[in-house]
Amino acid sequence: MKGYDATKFERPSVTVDVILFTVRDNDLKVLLVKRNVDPFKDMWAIPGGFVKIDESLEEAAKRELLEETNVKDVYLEQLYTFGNPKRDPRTRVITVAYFALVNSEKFKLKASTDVKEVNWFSAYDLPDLAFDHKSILDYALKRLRWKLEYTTVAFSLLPEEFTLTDLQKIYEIIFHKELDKRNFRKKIKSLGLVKETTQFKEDVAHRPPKLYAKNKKIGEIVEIF
Amino acid sequence: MKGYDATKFERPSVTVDVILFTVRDNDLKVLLVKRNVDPFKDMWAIPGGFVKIDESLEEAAKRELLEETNVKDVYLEQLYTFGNPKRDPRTRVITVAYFALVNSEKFKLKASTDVKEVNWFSAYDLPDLAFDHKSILDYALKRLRWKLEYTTVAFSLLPEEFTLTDLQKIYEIIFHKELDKRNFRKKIKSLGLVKETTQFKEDVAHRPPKLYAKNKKIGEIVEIF
DNA sequence: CCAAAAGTGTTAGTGATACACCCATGT
DNA sequence: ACATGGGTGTATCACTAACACTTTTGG
Repeated sequence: MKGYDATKFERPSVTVDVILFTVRDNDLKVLLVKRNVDPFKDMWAIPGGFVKIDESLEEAAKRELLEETNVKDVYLEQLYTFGNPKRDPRTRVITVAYFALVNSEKFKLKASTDVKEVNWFSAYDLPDLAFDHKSILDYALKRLRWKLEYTTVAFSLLPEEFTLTDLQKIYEIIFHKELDKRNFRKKIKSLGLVKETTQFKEDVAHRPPKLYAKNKKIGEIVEIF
Repeated sequence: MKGYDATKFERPSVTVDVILFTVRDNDLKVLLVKRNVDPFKDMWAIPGGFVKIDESLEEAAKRELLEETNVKDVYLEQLYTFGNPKRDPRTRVITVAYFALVNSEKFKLKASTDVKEVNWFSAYDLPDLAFDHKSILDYALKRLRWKLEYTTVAFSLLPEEFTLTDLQKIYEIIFHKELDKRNFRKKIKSLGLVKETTQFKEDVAHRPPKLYAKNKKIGEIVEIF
């Protein structure tokens, strides 16, 4: 800016990385890809790629996500921009990290699009990661917890219809602690975030739980816990 | 990443912009600079500049701030990265915005370092701004309010010794609403964020208020209101 | 003695937490 | 009939919000 010609500076590369979380099998999962090029060949990494010169950062994030997972309509928000000059050993790469939430029923991973592997890993039991991706993931996990406390993003991890226990499990898995069932239901109902359906979940070996649907209020920021 | 050569992509320019807030004269102020080059020549803008190839983003932000204001030791945090391809009419520029808080007694603006003017503006009465700087500033103001609610950053707007009324004014000015004096003091004291000194503020045309100092606890995140 | 801000407690209401038993279904 | 999770209410405690008068100084 001011006095300089924007074209004459030595420019860093800019990538987006997307930390995609889901809750499945009673566990918090993160999507990782296996690198098939150096540096860090054969290590697991957060999916991402270069920002094209004419696309916005969010477009780039959505595009990468679609390429890796074939999902649209995820909850997506910018997480943080990591710019340590040494974070990529080859050249200066600044990465804008996004974090995303999906209900994993919504889609199936592409059966390995490129040569590389794609897989879900437990956020609580991760392999070694390429670059500074471990610290990016740690940061994403903090942000996820924070968001769950102060907003209604948890609902983006659920299908259209769900039981209150499903919802409670989301919180328990991500906060890594148990919550009181009665207080939880009282809170959720008093906030008016859900509406009853007339449906019940079937084929369960116990009293069938009522199914609920998301209410419009979701999306507004509401303090939850 | 993966399969591509990082050096062969067309690269955007990357800048940092720093939104520096202070509270003075019973008002919330933002530091702006007047541009002396196109585009947007002679318009006011958020101070910032290009990231050098071997410095981190935070280093770049600190450097820019020092160049503009000759202040060190400000509260500084990354705000958001703006990357709309059209935000700079010349070329693709991605900007990593930081927001910063200072106690304005701590320093004096350099008497116009470069050719350009530097000045404080009321956050509630801004001139037209260059680029997308108006929306960056709006976003910064939201973040500032959020931070004041959930953390103790307000203290970084105060000198070493201050009265509880000084502190309350910070909140009132930034939230743009009045707070109850007794409840406010009760809250601050119960959180143990301040310690009494034996000093009183002098030369005031009323009962002299006691001066307080910051306690170590500040810096931990504490929910305030 | 007047103006101006400092300083100080109590009450009522609201929301958070802790806690235990009966119910409906599948096997 | 047993196992499994579903579903419900009450009492206590802590925090929030509303509110008015006396004190100390300078002018």
